[in-house]
Parts: sequence; structure tokens; C-alpha cells
Amino acid sequence: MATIDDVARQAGVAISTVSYALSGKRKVSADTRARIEAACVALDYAPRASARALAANRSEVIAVTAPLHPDTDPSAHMAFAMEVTIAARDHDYDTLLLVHDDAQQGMRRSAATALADGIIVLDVAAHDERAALARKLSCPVVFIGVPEDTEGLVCVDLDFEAAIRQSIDALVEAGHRSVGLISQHPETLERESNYPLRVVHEFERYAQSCGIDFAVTYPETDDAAPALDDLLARLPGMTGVVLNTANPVAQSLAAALGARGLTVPRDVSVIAAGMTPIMARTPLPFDTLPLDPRLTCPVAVDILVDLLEGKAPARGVTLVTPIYQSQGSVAPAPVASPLQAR
Amino acid sequence: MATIDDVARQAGVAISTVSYALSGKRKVSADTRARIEAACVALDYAPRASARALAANRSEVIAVTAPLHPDTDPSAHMAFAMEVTIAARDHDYDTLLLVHDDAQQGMRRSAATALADGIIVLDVAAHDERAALARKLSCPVVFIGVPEDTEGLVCVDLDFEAAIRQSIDALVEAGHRSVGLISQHPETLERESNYPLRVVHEFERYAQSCGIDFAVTYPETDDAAPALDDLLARLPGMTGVVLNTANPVAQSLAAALGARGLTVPRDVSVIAAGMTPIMARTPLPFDTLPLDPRLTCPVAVDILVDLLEGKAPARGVTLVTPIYQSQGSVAPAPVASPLQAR
DNA sequence: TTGAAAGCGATACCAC
DNA sequence: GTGGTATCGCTTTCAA
Repeated sequence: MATIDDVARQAGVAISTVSYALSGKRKVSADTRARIEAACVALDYAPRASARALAANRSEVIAVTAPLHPDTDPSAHMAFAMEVTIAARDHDYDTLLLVHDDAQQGMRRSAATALADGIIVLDVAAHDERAALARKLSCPVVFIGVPEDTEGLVCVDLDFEAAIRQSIDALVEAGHRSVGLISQHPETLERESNYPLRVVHEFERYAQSCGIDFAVTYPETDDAAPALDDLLARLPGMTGVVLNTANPVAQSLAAALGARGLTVPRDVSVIAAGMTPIMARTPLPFDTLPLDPRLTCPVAVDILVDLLEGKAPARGVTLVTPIYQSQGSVAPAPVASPLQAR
Repeated sequence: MATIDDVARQAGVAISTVSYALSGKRKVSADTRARIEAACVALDYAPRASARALAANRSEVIAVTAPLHPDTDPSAHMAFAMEVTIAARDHDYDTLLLVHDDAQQGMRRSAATALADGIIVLDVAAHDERAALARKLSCPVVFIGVPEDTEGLVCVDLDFEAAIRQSIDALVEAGHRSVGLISQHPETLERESNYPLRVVHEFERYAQSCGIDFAVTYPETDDAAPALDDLLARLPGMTGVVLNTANPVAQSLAAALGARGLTVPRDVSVIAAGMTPIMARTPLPFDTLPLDPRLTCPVAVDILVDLLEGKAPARGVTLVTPIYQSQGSVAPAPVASPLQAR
């Protein structure tokens, strides 16, 4: 492997000139630059990452901690890790994968050994141990997801409250006056980042302020049918459903509705708010305000890179506005409620 | 951050002694070692990765190229990436994630800049461009999956042929004389690593040598029903099914059988051979010989690490023997064929 | 058993 | 605009 010395010799200049020509941190005349570039090509030169990192005191690597709980969706996980990697490459950073058993220790190690310049934390739980760790660590950390206590942390997430409000607005504008929310499994509410709870609260608050009837249900299984029955029992005139639930539940909703003689959007309008699309599966046939990794990951990486390069101070919690994607699952409310119509 | 100098001063020894004490590459007396360890703890010392890499000429990092095609299952992908990472950590290596757009260029870059010591290639296609690249690269590369031309490459994969033979053996031993294979989608056969084809060939060869009736079908969609009908049409007495197909097809098989009045294992015995379990979903209710990342990834990493540390020469293609996992989906063949019995 | 010192290959300061 | 060189923090050879 050629070194910067070889290039300098071949181009007939000093190594500092080569370094400056390549980094652009100093003006270099057109023809010396040309000679240097020619030499680089001729020698197939690439700067050695470790030497550069040692001298510059930065590794150009971002660590990504991606624990894998039994109840997290691995495909969503992969999507986040990939999007972080893609976004990082746009800033000339590489990404190091830190796994579960290793999450705490890995973060510590990557900071202590200066393996990575910064850390992105994925799949954040409400009471995430990595939060306390992040406060102690010397290197910048950005969370994708919001833990309970955000004091001193930098977090990026979808604006779930906004997603809920947009969902209710869309339904209300279409004339719906009775709307149910299918939330997460009870265990998920415990463990998960606190967004499912924030979603429920905002749903109840905003629905109330809009003066519509509402109810919330928490499915016990992956089948939407019992949840649907629960909502219909408490809200016989229900014509709108908002989903912020596990993907299998959402996948089974259309069938559950069909089994009860209900059609989307003729009898019931449906919107999925703040759910992560699964690439491997048929997309949900509903209007969505997705928690899309392509939305949050680049923002998180941008913030981290700004932090690393001293371009901006820590930013607290950044909420990304969801984007409404219509699939034709919202229609004007039927005049009579579907159950009465039957 | 404390450096090795600080530790040496604090312990009252030379830095070389500290280095040797920590690496264990030279004998150090018990009490100097104790003083050094105390100093390390006191100063919270961790060697700087870049300095170590520069001096030792090795980064202790393994790059992982994990492209994401439209038809690859992201959750399986994540599982492989995680298993590689876990296995790598067992050898004190970290893993760098290289993504699709970047796959070729990323491999080149990580070799040229000595970012990583070696490369693991995931999701290998039959005619994978990364194969040619691997032959040119200066750093060791191990493929998880087997491309068409393995000349000069190091590959690890499940022994699919063995999985097929074990499947047929299990069925034949249970008295089945008429066995169908549900293979992959036609497009997958084109693009994918050539194992699906190897599976089909071995199935036909081995079934023939066992003297049983057999047929192979290639499902066009994610629904097993048409494939099942195809098999039953050509093999009216079929009592055994071997699966080496896409997960959704396998997931829908039980329902398709049920719709035709067939029950597993009473009427039909089923074995899934060489399929990757999806963590996010209910596992298949069939006996399996899974392509488990926990089987192949550690082997691949072991081989790569041996290569990196000069412990062993390149090994060509290594096939890992599958492990039979019973789920009770194989039973003695019914006396009369199920169709006749109805 | 330990120490001194020569690299490793970049960056960036200070001169000119 | 360009060149010389100290420096980053380790590993490892050579000497004692």
C-alpha cells in the first residue's frame, strides 16, 4: 500500500502539500494539485484510516447500538440501521454495529477507545439504561426515540402527537364523529419508549377537544378481531379507526372488519399513525402517517455530525413532522352508523 | 483521556512494559503487573483504537457487506448481521456495516484504507459482482453463501444437499413413497445464490435413487395453494412435502392443506429444509433443517479470524451440516393415499 | 525481567 | 503557495 510519502515523492512535493491538496484545507496551485492527483491515481493511494484518525483525533466512524428484544421487529430494525448507515455515508462516516449484550459495554468501549466519534442509539425504551450512560460519556450521543427523562440528551423522533392530531383532523373533516384507537399490546406499553402512551394521551385529549366520541383498546394478541369487537361494543356508532399498534394487528384488521360485514372505506375509515412500514410485507392498505426511518435517521445523523464537527450545540428533542400518505382508506362518514344500517 | 504514558508514569515503569503487561505478549513479574493494572483502573485507561491500529497494522474491525434487495427478507438479514457481530465480538473484533449502494465501493474503500482487517459478504447471489472484487482485494474475504464460481474464494454455507437428503431419508423411513418439493419463486431461482437450484437437483437425484415418486413445483405467488394443487395433480398419492421456498409460501401451506381436507401429519408429512426462520413471526409448525445464522455466521467469522491471524490457510467452501429440529410434522405414511381415502 | 527508542502514516503548526 | 517537522499513542525490536 502506497503512503503519503510515496505520493509526495512521486509528485515532487512535501507531504504536507499532499495532505493539504487532498483535504482542501489550504490553497494549492492548480498544477501541483494536478501532479498530486496524478500520483495518487498512479500509486492507487488511499490514506490509512488509523493514521488519519490518530493524527486528526477523529475516526470518522459512528457507532450504532441496535439491541434486539424479543418483541422488536427485526426488519424495522434493519431498516433503521441501514438508513443510519446511508445517512452517515453521506457525511463520509462509516457505521459500527453494537449489539445487545454489548450495548452498554459497547458504548463505553467505543467512547473510551475513541473507536467512534459519536453514537446513535436505536430502539429506545422508556427507561433506557443507555440514557444514563449517554450523560456520562465524553462522546456525543443521539437517540432515535425518546426515553422518559430526556434531561441532557439529544433525541430525534417522529412527532407522534402531531400524527394523532392529523389523523383525527382528517377523520373529523370527513364528517366522522366517533373514532376508536387501536393501541399497542399491554406489554409493549410497559417496555417500549413512551411514545405509545403519549399517543394514547394525545388521542384522548384531542378527540375530546374536537367534541367527538372516542375509545381506546389494547389488543392482547396479534389478531385485530377482539380489539375491534371491544371498540364496537363501546362505540356502536364508530366510523373511524386510528391505528397505532403492532404490524400483525394492523395486517389482520381488514379481515376482521370484513368478517363483520364492514368495508373500508365505505363503512369505516382507517388511518395508521406512527407505525413503521415493514418492507418485506404487503404494505398496509390504509392511509398512513408512517414512522419512516428515512425521515428520522437522516435528521439524527445530521444532528450528530453537526455536534461532532462543532457546527451546532446540542439540540434537545427534535420531533420530525410525519407525512400523510393517502391510500384511499378515508371516505366521508356514512349517514347512518354501519351497525344500525345492517 | 489517559494514555499509556500516564499509566507508565503512575506505575513507575516503561511504556513498553505497560504494553506487554496488557497484551500478554511478554512475561511481566506479578507485582509490576499488579501496579500497572492498578494504574489502569485508577486512570480509567483504555488504549486508543487508532494508535493501536496504526502501530500494530490491524484495526480489529471486520466489515460486513449486507445489500438489501427488494426480494430479500430484511429480518433474516438483520439476523445474519447480528450473528456476525456477536461472533466477531467473541474474537474481540468489531463490525462495520457496508450498505448496498456502497457494497463494491465500500469493500474497496475498507480494504484500501485498512479500515477493516477483513470482510464478510452476506446475501451472496449466484453471479455476485463481489466475487470478482474479492479476488482482487488484498484483505481476506469470507462469503456466507456460495456464488456460481467459487474459484479462489472462501465460502461458508449450509449443506443444502445434506438437508434435502436428510429430509427425504426421514420421510422414506416413515414409509412415504411419494414426495413433492415446493421450491422457490422462479425469479428467486434466477437471482439468488445458486443453492435453490442445487436443492432441486439433489432432490430429484436422491428421490430417484431412493426409488420414490417425486415432483417439484415453483410457486408464482406467496400463496401455497396453487403450488399444492400442482403437486397433487402430478402426484395424486403424495403423502410427503419438502419445503425449500419463501417464508410466506410456507406460512400459508397449513391453511392450503386444511382447505383440501388434509391434516399435518395425519395425511401429509412436511419438512422445511434450508429455510431461514423469521424471528418476528410464528415459527413454522413443521420439522425443519434450518439455515440458521447461528450455525453459519460463527463458522464464517472463525475462518476469517484464522485467516487474519495467520492461523490457517484459506479453506475453500465450507458446508455446515444442518440440524434436524422436530416439530411433530412427520408421521408414518397413511395406508391409503389421502385423496383416495376421502 | 525491564527500558529506550524507532517506527506506523497521517495532520497541522510554523517558517519562508 | 510550499516545505519542514513535531505530534498523535501505541507496538515491537534491540539492549541491558
